Amino acid sequence: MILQHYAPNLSRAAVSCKNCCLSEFCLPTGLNATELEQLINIIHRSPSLPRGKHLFKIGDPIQSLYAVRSGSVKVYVPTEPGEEQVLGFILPGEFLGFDGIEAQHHTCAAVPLETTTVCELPYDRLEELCHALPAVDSRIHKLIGKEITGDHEMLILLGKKTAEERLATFLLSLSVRFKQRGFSERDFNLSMSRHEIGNYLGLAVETVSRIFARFQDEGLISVNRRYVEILAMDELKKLVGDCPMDETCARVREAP
Amino acid sequence: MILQHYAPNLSRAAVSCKNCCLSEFCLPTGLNATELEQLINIIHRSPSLPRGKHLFKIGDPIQSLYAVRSGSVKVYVPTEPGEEQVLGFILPGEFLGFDGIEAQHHTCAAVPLETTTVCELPYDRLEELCHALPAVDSRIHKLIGKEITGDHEMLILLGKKTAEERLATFLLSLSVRFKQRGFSERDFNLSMSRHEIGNYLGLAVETVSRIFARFQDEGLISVNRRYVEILAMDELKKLVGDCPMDETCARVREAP
DNA sequence: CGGGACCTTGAGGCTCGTCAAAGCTGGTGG
DNA sequence: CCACCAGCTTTGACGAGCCTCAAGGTCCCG
Repeated sequence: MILQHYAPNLSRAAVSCKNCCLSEFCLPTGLNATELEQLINIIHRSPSLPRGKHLFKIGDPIQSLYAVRSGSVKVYVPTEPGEEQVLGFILPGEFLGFDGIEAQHHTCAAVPLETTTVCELPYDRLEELCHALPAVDSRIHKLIGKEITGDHEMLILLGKKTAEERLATFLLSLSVRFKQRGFSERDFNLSMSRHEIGNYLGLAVETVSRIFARFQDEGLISVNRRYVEILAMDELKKLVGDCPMDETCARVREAP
Repeated sequence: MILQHYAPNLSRAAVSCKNCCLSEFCLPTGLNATELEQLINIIHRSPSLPRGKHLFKIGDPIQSLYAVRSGSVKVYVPTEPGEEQVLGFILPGEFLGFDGIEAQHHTCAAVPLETTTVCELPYDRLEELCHALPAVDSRIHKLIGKEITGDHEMLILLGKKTAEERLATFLLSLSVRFKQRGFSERDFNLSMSRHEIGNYLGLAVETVSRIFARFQDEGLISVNRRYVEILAMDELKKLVGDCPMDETCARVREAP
């Protein structure tokens, strides 16, 4: 077994397969023991990657789908020289690398924000497996769908929401995702800078900083540098309105 | 053969398979005649749909992937009651319905902006075909990748660009897409209202209107209601900068 | 202890949204 | 054929929200 870690100093506890998105991916949807083993066999566990060491850059040939095991990864597109647009932050138990499905090359870049470990699923072997095991195939489709839905929610955020709503949405999204993965939903450390948050949310750094301060004044949260504590979850949710980032939008079904 | 049309009064000329995205999808990537026929057999050509008659609404069960044959379709998410966020406009030869891949239900809605015909590819039969024919599978993956890349470009637009840049990007995107499909790249009719354009680009109607006027004053375009003529393509392109909407971003490959 | 990266805070200005009103267009009905 | 209305579009005036610029503070690292 290759479960032992190369990294003695993980910045977060490694996620066991139980808490990890991969568990849904591996275990549940009707795989028997041998099939499960087939899947596990193609997964390559990376040694720990230091902050700043890219998983891939724009233009790199497609190799693998990645699942973050511990740490966190920033996904972004370089725009003007020295500039970038942050597309997302990937937390433990989440996937990245779908941008490559189309072409031979990545259309964005991914870099750890802190010491990070990932699981690699080589695309060629994954594809074979998708053909052999419908359950794997459908899991991949689910993940892709989530990717698209997530992008759509982000478009709503950037198209319609005010700065306050954006930041509240961002904080609640982190809270929900941490909770799902067994971390605290009420307090956590941000692995990204104010600058990166602003970039992601379409705001200037100063605006992010000011709104953090405002939220703190209003007793919604307590912030100390990168440590955030949510004091009034309900108030924060009120700010967001409907369409929070990480739940599917309300399923309003009209009669035809 | 079911090639005959039910719609005598198409608002645009129907796109023949040659100019249609479907051609790439059907013909090229190593399908022989019988395989090709298999694919064509699952495609259901719709009668013409009038403006406003939804293809699907949010919450509807997933049925099919759609390709627009003639006309145009607006894809959007209802947000607050009476409000919406437009996610995109689908032109002849383009696909929609990928939002459903994840769940059993659509996460957005699609409605024709004018009289429209589409080709339907039922997901269940398409899936079978994907398993049988790798070429079909890979084509689908390409389309999904395009969907994701397109969303990313939209995030950049909403996160970084000014109103002028957004509208210029929008016009050039239409121009490129019309050209690819054999229509004029220099003049065309918009099938969407100013309101819908503004919604899509994260701008107020009035702003859209003003910038159309400004572009006209500057001699970049000529606008008459929904008829747009591009007079200075190069100037317009200068406004956009890099990362135009419908070409993959420049593939900057850094040495490691 | 000093330098650099990051964060905060303040002042001012610009872009764009809001509100209001009027023009245009197409459709309907007298 | 014209009058009228609804919906879309345009234009203007105003103000708010957020960005830019600038300066000072804090933390971390060597």
